[in-house]
Amino acid sequence: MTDSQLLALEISPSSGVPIYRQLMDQVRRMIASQHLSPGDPMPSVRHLAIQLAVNPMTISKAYSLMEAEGLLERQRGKGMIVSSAQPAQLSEKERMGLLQPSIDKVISDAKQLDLDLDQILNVIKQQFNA
Amino acid sequence: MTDSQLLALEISPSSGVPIYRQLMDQVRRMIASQHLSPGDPMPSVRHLAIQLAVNPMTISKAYSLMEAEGLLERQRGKGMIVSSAQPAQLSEKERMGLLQPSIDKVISDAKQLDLDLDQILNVIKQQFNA
DNA sequence: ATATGTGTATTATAGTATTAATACACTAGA
DNA sequence: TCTAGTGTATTAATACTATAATACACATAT
Repeated sequence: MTDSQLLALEISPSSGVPIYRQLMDQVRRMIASQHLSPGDPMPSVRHLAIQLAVNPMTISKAYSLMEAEGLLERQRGKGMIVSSAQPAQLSEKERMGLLQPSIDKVISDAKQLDLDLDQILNVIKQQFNA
Repeated sequence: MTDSQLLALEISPSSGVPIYRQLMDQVRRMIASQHLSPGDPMPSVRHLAIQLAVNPMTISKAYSLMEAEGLLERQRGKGMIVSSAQPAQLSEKERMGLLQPSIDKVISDAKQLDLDLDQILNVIKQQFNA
């Protein structure tokens, strides 16, 4: 029972985005921001599968793809850890780039909903530290 | 060649979200904000399929589902129009509710990326009217 | 040695999403 | 009537996603 099982990983079953992709996106961001650091253990396939109520092979698929990307390393018989060969902490600018797709969607949605910029900013401000 | 063909509908093939769902979400928002009003004609299945470079049946599926929801009406031999039986213009509060999922994602992503609230607000401010 | 915990492979099933080619019934205008 | 434009139905094929049940090879600690 390490804290690796308490990783703030969540999935939205109704979003339409495949589960394994939701997981990969989140881990990518947590590594980019060093919420996950080289050497940190990942939750085991079985534990995470139970936590998220999905099939273990779905977790395994996400892990395998992230290993192929160099994000994670496999330690036989033990588990997955964050790869030691990570690039240096991304700059704020680079991390902002990773946030861009979500920002694009908020702006696009807001315009289609004819919402006011200031109201949106206020809502974000309120909810950010809630 | 009516302006209905110039509707600002876009899809992101890489997002993982099914095309027909991306379309439905956008039309829903545009109706909620009266960017589309009762009686407005929708682009024809074939034109929109060409514009978005997808199969006509994918558009037809989205239209059929929206007809079942009461968002659109079918006029035989002519085309689809925005249903005349739309509820009144949604309040700002209600439209804000429709924006919430996108806001949730920005906040969640931003935290995982360890980004600063003020920077995010500035970026949104800059890009909103760009 | 044994038990427990890793990730993975295998096989099968099911549902969903998308494309393709063709045909049909309907409407509107020339 | 003819033509072009609607949405839709049909059939087929392909790919992706997720689940299920089982088994294997490996590591660690008892």
